[in-house]
Formats: sequence, structure tokens, C-alpha cells
Amino acid sequence: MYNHKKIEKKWQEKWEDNKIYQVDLDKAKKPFYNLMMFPYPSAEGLHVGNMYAFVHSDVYGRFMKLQGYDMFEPIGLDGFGIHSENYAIKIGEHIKDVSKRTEKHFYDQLHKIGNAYDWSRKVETYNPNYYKWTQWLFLQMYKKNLAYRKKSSVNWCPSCKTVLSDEQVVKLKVCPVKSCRARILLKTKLFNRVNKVHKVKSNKEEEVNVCERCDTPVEKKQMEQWFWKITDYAERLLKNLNWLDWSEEVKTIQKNWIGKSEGVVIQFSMNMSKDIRCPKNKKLNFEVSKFNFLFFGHRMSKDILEVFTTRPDTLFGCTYMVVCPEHKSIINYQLSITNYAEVCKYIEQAKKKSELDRTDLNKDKTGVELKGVKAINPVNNEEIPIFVADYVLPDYGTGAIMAVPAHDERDFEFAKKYRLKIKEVVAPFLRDNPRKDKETEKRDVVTVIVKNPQNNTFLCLNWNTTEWQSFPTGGIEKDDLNLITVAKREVEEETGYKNIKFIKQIGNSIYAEFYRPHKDSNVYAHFKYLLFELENEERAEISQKEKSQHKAVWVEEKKVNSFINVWNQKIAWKKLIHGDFAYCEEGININSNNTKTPEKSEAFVGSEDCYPQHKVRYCQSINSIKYNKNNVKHFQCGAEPAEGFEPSSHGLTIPDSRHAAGTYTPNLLYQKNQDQTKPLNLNGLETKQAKEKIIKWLEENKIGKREVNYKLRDWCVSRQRYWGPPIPMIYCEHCAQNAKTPEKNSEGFCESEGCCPQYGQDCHLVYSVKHNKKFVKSSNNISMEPVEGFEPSVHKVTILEPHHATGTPTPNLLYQEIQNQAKSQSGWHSAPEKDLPVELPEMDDFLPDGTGKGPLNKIKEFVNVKCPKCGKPAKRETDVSDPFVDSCWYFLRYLSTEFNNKALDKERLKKWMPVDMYIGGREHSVLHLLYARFVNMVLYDLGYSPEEEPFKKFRAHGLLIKDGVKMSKSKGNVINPDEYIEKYGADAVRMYLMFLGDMRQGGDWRDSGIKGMKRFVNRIYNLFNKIQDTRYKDTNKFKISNNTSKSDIRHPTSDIRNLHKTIKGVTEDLENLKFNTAISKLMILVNKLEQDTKFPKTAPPQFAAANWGGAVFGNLVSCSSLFTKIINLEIAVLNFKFSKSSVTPLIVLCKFRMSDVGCRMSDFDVLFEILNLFVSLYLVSCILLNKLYILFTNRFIPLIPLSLQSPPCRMSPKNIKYIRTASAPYFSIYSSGLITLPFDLLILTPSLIKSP
RNA sequence: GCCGCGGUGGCGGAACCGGUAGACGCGUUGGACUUAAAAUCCAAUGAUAGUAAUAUCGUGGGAGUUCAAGUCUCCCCCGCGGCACCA
Repeated sequence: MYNHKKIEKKWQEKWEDNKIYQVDLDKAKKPFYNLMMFPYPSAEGLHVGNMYAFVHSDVYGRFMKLQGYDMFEPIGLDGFGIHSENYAIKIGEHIKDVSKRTEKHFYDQLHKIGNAYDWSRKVETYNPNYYKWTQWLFLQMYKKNLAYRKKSSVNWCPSCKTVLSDEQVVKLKVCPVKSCRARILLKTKLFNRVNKVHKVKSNKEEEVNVCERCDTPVEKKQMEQWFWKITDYAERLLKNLNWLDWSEEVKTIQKNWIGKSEGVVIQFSMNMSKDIRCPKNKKLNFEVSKFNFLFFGHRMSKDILEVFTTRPDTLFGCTYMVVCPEHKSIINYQLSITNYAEVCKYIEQAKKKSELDRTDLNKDKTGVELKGVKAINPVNNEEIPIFVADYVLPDYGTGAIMAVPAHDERDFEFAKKYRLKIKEVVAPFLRDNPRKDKETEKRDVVTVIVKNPQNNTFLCLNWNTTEWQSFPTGGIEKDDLNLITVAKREVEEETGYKNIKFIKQIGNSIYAEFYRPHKDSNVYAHFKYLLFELENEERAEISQKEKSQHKAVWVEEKKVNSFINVWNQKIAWKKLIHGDFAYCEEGININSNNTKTPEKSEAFVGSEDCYPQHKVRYCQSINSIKYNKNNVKHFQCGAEPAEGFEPSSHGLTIPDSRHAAGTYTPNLLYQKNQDQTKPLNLNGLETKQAKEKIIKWLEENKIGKREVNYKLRDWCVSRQRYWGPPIPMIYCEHCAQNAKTPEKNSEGFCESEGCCPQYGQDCHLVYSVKHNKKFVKSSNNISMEPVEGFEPSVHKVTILEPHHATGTPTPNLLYQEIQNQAKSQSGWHSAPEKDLPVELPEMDDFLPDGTGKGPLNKIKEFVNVKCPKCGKPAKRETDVSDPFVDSCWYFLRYLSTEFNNKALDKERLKKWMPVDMYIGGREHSVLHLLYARFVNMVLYDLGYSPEEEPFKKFRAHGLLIKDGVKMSKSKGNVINPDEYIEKYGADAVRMYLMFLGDMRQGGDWRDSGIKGMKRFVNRIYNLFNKIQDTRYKDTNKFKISNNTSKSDIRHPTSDIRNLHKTIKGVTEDLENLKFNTAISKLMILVNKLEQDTKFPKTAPPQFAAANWGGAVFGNLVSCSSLFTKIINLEIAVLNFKFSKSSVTPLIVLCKFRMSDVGCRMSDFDVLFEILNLFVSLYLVSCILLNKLYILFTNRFIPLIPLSLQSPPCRMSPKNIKYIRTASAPYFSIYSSGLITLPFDLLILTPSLIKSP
């Protein structure tokens, strides 16, 4: 029996004594840095999930070591953090004592799992020797302006009493039934179960933001925190993902998290209603402080509203605008907004909403129009309303959007609710592989949907000539006047139905370009869709031609969608069934032309867009506006002017707004401004081209500019807790007082969005907090370029009083925000580098008090320091840093552990970085892995790290579960690896972990399974003992010595062959991290070797033949001699003759020798391989003969080359024939002649093979 | 809603380019050894029918392509993970 305790102890001691895994980092010739995610030393001890990951990683590392690499596999402990701290609080011990204990426990356990760790280079994040450099890292960030303090809305965990980064906030599902006890549910499965109990559909599910650690719902708080500016690296972090050799899912997750979108910032100018007087009502005195949140520094000035969009091609369809409730424009326009009270009320509601339990959020879009202000769509100068709505987010883009309801689902929903105009500007378009060698014809086409109201079925066509299944469709000829007539004609021609009644048109146009097989040409089709109803069954005769092309069928309504397989008709069908919807895909622009001026078209110019109820048209010749109450389409030039309309006396305004559907000022402004707007026509362009064209147009006209937006936010690194590295910063009140703040030194800033006449006539400087850059604004345009070389002191710019801001007496929020920000930065100094580490002081009561300050704040000796700058009393920062700061650079420190005077040794890093293989959990996709990349990138920029990317290769492993469910303390099903190692030995546990399944997908631990692995280990042990005992001892069975003769190599024993096969297989598996199949291959080898010891090689071949051959080959019992015969033909030309005289002989070339195979015929295992080889040789001949079957008596092994690009020769259809054999009964169906096989069939049976 | 991954015996899981589905392990059943148990060894083990040879059905469901589909295409269902009014 294998005594694992004795054996493992012996070898692990040998590893230690001989330091065989200790790498000389400087001398290593072929460095291989094998990294695993160092564990968080929880008090419960090493989790089996850790072991799962570590063993996989270790096996790969050992494999590389065996390949001759100097494999470096370090380990450490990520001991700082709230987890351990909370645990210590819970058991009432001091965290330092707990840590000491867990450290020992963890290292003991890590020794036992038998990994090839280099124990000379461990790191612990709570060790001052380590966190000294974590603090150093903070200083580097600060120096590089990547660490800053900002007051902002942060995630606050009321249970952990600290802030959390965005990445540490996770979503949990919440049961929508409020009476449900378990409203917040961890697992989807549980959630679904509870939902079933409550009979709630899962699509009603709500989610709540909770703390990653303790599942407590997080709150939003306004706090001043330290941030690291990861956003500066967004583009590089994203770009490098393209070439990193990482698990694809993790790359995708990071990509999504960074969330890049490219688009355009467009400026909309505003129109304030002139006759609105400043409301006197006191209620409207809007106080900023009421709103406990910041007004964002959205870029805007008095009469410009900026939006960000990725679909500028839909600008013509923009019929209103929306700003977020936090948007500054609301305050800036408060005097122009006539319903300001209502707006304020809405904003307050919105504010409450975000604080309320999210489950109460009704997801219906809500909003309020900002009455009295309008925006002007720059492409057509239409006045459009502006809304405030909370579906627009303050911190993305510019906090305002241009709404295009026809092509955006959210806008569509909103527009429907508030009955806003929906203007379609993109028609669906599909280019469906038109053939380049064929002509393309442009056609107007009508598609007819005929409903049979009797049984609710729809008339469809099943095409014979193509795969189409469609509605009747026909082209419109030149002399066709009426769509309906065309539709009727087509239906009759194609299906014979004569009497159908027109109901309505469905949707608008759809375009498509495709190849029509039945006409052998491409068509660029413009589709229209009409709905008809069948009146009666009367049918006309259908022409032969139509009959041959398709068959008419009536399809049930429910089945139509799956029956129709033509893309554009599916869209039309969806419109018919579900009504209009927002088409958000790409397409072809329509209704996107502002060049339609009076002189170009007929005298009447459509302003009808604005007046749904009344068609109003403008007649240039008489300079008047006319409208037509009856909505008559063909409004003639000579029509009477609209009643009561006196254009001359009103210039270009309609006096009575009732004339214009009651709401809008009419569109004469549109006419007037049309002259000023440069022409733009996007009609007919595909989305991509349209985008390019309009962006160019916007840029030329200086109303827009390309911009890139990211979802990624800066990383909040401060935590109000004890167990972490203190942030090495000092705040000096004295310095802050004397700092040059905007108020104190008016020369320092010119960020007022108000006027700054000093800087140039009619020029403003605008400061963007978001970009931290200044922009020049002149007249109506903002130059989007930051101001180069602008020195406020030189220009002596003064910050003006709020009312200077071009006359709008609103407080200048932007300005205030800048001041606040400047305040928060001033007075802060970094702790001098020589004073590092800022040691974490001892304290007994380290409980967080929830005041928003860390526990360190209680220790006066720690807090009170001298200001490093002025020497006056100052205070230390009492927050500690996020544990992820500790772990974002540990892999660099492993390489430099012996250096006490520097964090990193450049030479070392140069030699060893990047990490060659990193295996770890997927849960760190956007936490550790993104932070580590960011920090390493910064260090690279600073010259400390030699590589921009730290991890060359990363593979994510899956989750280890037990008996199908997640392990958790509460369930009490957490596996303690110690117990199992004790019982079964580390080898068995390690192998079992790897045998569980694909590493990427995780594994399911079953206690019963590990016994099998123990058995396997025993079997190996016994086998080797046996081999040593028996005759195998002397035969050098597994050795191929240098003087082995050639014949020996050609006639290897099956053992050697099995061994080699296994080596090959296992090697490949290990390279691909397929550890489970690697082990299975080893098991197979052991099984075979065991078999072999039972049937020693002295056994005569006949023995094997009788037992094996008969079973495997059935009728080919005598295959041994048979194959010898064939093979000895050397060049075997098998010339079969068949009973049917008409059949041309099929010639199969078989070039094939004994020596090519390199094995003995007596070995039946080998024989089977010969068979395979034989078959593959046939395969070669098959290629020549196009298609072929090979049939081994009752075993059917078809081997056919698949998609041959250009076979050397093709069988002509004439040569196609079939071959029969009596010994394959189920092939008799072929011989019956019922089926004609479109290929050659060779059936290889003993009798046939003997026949030559 | 969008994106990614997945669904194969009683169980964990194999199956490279489409080519004998279920490797390997667990479990179960029968047998050997044993006073007995454990351990070990041998045999069987997808389902159904049959003493058997063998036949039919079988990779979430439904269509399709193919001589051949777990694998490719389309539609649908379910599970897991990520993102989510991201303009």
C-alpha cells in the first residue's frame, strides 16, 4: 500500500533541504514566471477553492520546469483588508494577533499542498516592509497627478462603515414581492425558486446594489475621497486587450467595463421665450442646497446645450432634448423656465428616488418639459422642446441627450408617453450578399400581406427556386399609378386570389440589396408593405411560370414569424403585430435633407412636420402661410390663405398659436434660418457614410466635434477602516488657508463660464471640470481645443461676479465647483518619502464608528504631525487604502524582496517581467486584474516597470462547487483541504482537483470521487512494485538505449508505444491546460500496463487474437494474414470486379509497406492502427475519386474528404454507381435500387480484399 | 434588454477539421477472496425489445444543410456569468 504520509513527508523535506524550487533570479537562464493569485488569509484557513487554483497553476509551472525553464513560483498573503478585520471584531480579538495566527496556519497549509513554491520570497501585504512600498506607490501616483481628492457621490456600505469602489459594488436580485422574507437573494436559483412560490415572472426581477463583502445594500453619500485617475489610462487599457493572451471572457468583461463609445458632441443653441418675465413667486427661488447632490460641470454656456451621441446620422430625427435632473442648465435657465416650480418638484422626486429602495423604482420613464426654453436642431433649425428626465444620467456624456425617438428605444418609449413627435430618418437596409458579377437593378417593390379573417391565416409563398418563404411581392412598373392596384395584380398573378380588400399600409419603406436566383440578377429594392383582407376564395388560373416558382400557402398567425425567412418582411410583420417600434440598427437615411428650399421644389414648402393636425405650407410667391384644416394632401398654390393669418403684419410669425396646432411657433423661423444653415443631404446614404458626412458637416460648421466617452470611473482608493496601509498624506490647515484659492487670488483662475473680456473681445473661457482643461469660447462657438499656453496671471483675468455671466443672474455653479475642488486639493502634502512607512499604529479599539472618518482618527499621536512644508501643526490622513491597492503590484515585489532601499529592482524586472502565466479567478476581472494593469502601466511610464502589460498570459479558472452547490460557511459545506490531505494524501487530492473537469469551467467536488483517485495512486504504486518484482525487471521495457537497433525501433513493444502515445497526449493536454484529460490518459496507460502484466509477452499472439481480434473485427478474424497479404503487395492495385457488368471498375491505389507502419503484425493493438492507416491511405485515394465509403463488414466507417476545394479530378455523374455486397445486410436497401447513391461506394470485405 | 459561456448516462465529465457518442473516474449490479466487513481483483453497466446475435431510439426542443451533425445554419426553451436607461 502506498503510505502517503511517509512518502510525502520524505519528499517535501527533500525539496526544502535541497531548495530545489528556490530560483536564483539573477542567474536563471530561461526564466518562467509562474504566478498565482496570493490568498486572502481568512481565519478559517486555506479554502479548497484556493487550492484548486493553486494546484492547476503549480502543475503548469512544474510542467514548464520539466521543459527546462527556470520556473519561479512565489507565494504570499494578501492579509490587509476588511474581511480579516471584520472577523477579528467578531471574535473579539485583535486583528494583529489573528493575523499572526492565520499567517502560520496558512503557510503550514500551503506547504502541505505540495506546490513548488520558492519559500524564500514570500510577501505579506500587512508587513511594514511591504506596505512601505505600497505607500511609496501612492506617492508616485500623487506626484504624477494621478492621485487626487474629490468630493463626489460615493458608494457607502453602512455595515462595513466605509466607502467602496464601483468595482466592489455588486448586484443582487431582489424578490419583487415585498412581503417576502428573503427579499435580497444571493443566488439566481434561489431567487427563481422564491419567485415560483410567489408566482412572479422572473422578468419582473429587480436588482439592488450591495457591498461585495457583506451583501448590505450600499448607499450613496457625498464624501471627499482619494481617487486614482485610472480614466487617464482607459484608452491604453482597452487597446492592449487586443493583443493580450488572456481568457476571452475576461477580456470582454474588461472591455465592457471600460465601455468606450465613439461619437460626436453636438451643440444645440437655445431659444428663450422673450415675453417671459422673471417670476416673482418666492417659491421659485431655487436653493442649491436643497439638493443634496452636486450639479455637474456639464459643459454649456448661456445659449448652448451640448449633447453626446454615437448616432449623429439620426440628427434629423431629433425631435426633442432631455437633460438629467442634475443638469446645470436648469438653474441657469430658471428665469426662463415658466414651469420652474414643477421642474423643481420633479428634480426633488428624482433625488428621492435614488435613495429609496430600488425595488420601488417604477421603470416607466418620467420627465417634465422645461417650458419657455427651446433648443434648435442645427441641421434644420427646428425648434424642439427640452425635457428634464431621470433616464438621462448625469455622469455619462454631457448629461444631456438629443432624443431620436424613431431610432432609440428609450426615447421612443418617452416620446410615446408624452406624445412627442417621432420622425423616422433611417430606413432599415440590408445588403445581403449581392453577386459582384451581376448587374444591379433598382426597383420599387410592394409586399402584400393578405389576411384571411375567417381563420386568421396569412397568405405566404413557399418558393421552389430558392429557400425563400415570403409574402407575395411584386415590382412596381413605370406606368403603375397606384400601389393598391399593383398589390392586387401581384396577388392574383402569384396566388390566383382575385378579391382582396385594402386595409392599410404597414410602416414605411425598407431597403435591401440582394441576389435573385430566379432572375439571375441583383436588385436594390425599395419595399413598401400593404395589408389586405381576403374577401372570398375566388381564384384565377395561375400561369405555369408562377406555378413552377412557388406555391401559395396559408399560414397561421402564430407561425408566420418563423415561416417567413426574408429579413425585411420579418420587420414588416413585427410592425404589423406589435405596432411601431424604434429601429436602432443601421440602415439608409431618409427624411434627412435640409436643402429642400422653396426655389428647388414647388412653391409650397413643407412645414407640415410641425403640425400634425393641420398641414401648413408656405408659399414663397405670396409670402404667406396657409394651412389646411382638412388635412388634404395636395394643397395647391392657389389655395386660400389661412383664416386670420396676416403674415405681412407679423413678419414671420403666426400671430395666433392656435393656428399652429396650439403648441408650436410655426416654422417660419425655419424658413428664415434655412438660408443660414449650410445645406446637408444625407438621404440615400448608408449609416456609416451618413455618419461620416454629418460629422464632417458639424465640424465644418463648428457645431460639433468627435469625442470618445468611457464608462470607466476613477478608482476610489480610500477606506475608513483600520486594517490597511495608512494613506501617506498630510493636511495642513495653515497651508490651506494661505493657498491661492480662486477667491483669494482672482488672477489665478478664469474658469468662470461668464464673460472674460480681458482675454479677448467677446471671448469667454470655459473650464471643464471633467476634462480639467480650459476652452475658449467666442461668439457662439466653443473651440474645443484646450487653451495652449494660457497663463491666467499674464492675462490678468478676473473672476466676475455671478451676474457677470452674461447677464444671467444665476449662481455660477461651475465656478463654485472649481473653488471647492481647488480647496480640497490645497493644503495637502505627501508624507516625505524618507518617513515611510507610515506605520499603522497599535490600537485596541479599531472599530469603525461610521462618522466617515477612519478609526485612526482617534489616535492623536498619529494624527498630529508637523506640516512637511511650513512646519506648523498639521494632520495626517486617517483613511487607509483599499486592499486592492496592496495586491495591484505584489507580483513586482516578489522579484525584489531582498531590497530594502527600493521598491523594485529594474534589472530583475527586466529579466522576469512580464509574468509568463497567471492563473486566477474570474471574479477579479474588473478588480485586481484591471487595477494591476493600470498600476503597472503607470510604473512603466515612470520607468520602474519594463513592460507595459504585467501579465503576458492569463487564464481564468472556474468555480469549485460541492455536490452541485456553491460552498459557503452558512451551508456548512466548505471543504477543509487539510482533512482530505491527511486522509488521502496531497497527491490524491491534487489529482482529484484536476480530474474534476475543465479548469475553465470549474469543478464539482464529490467526496465519493476522491476514493477513486486514491485507488489510482495505489495502483501506480503497486504496478511499479510488481514490475520491479517480475521478469520486467530485466527487460528494460521502457528504455530505448542508444544502441537499440533499427529493427527494435520499428518493432516497439506495445508498452513503449502506449508510453509514447501517453507522453504525446499528456504533453499536449498540459500545454492546453486540459489537466483532466491528461490524468485520464495516465489512467489509460496504467490500465494497459496492468493488463500487460497479466498477459506477459511470452503469451502467444494467437492468445490475443482469439480474445481480441475476434471481438473487434468480427468477420475479419483472419485479418492478420489478410493484411500481411495486402501489405506485401507493396503497391497494391486493387481491382474489384462486380457482378453488374455495367459497373466500371473502381481503382484504389494503396501504397503501403510494413516498414511504413513500423510495427509487428502479431500485435493486435497495432493491427488496429494499421487498419486506420490503411483507411487513411484510402482517404488519399478518396480525394482522387471525390467521394467514397469504406465499409468494414458490419462496422461502418465512412471516411470521406469533406469540402474539397478543387479535387484533382472529379467523378462525372455518369460514373456514379453503387456497389453491393452480400455481407452488409442493411445495405441491401441500396442494392434494391430504390436509392441512387450520388457517390461511389466501396465496401471492403474479406472476400473483396482477397479477390485480387 | 444587450453581450459572453453552457445544456451529453444514475453522477463528475470525454469526443482534434463534422466521421463508431458516452473516453476516464465515481456509483450500481453480479462474481472471486474473507468467518464477516473493509480493501483488492474480475465481469457487466445509455434506454427499450430480445436467451442471444441483433434491432430501434438516444447529446435541452423544433426545423435545415450533409452520404454523415453533440459538433455547422436558423428558430425556440433552460441554466450560469457580465453589463444595464452608457445616448
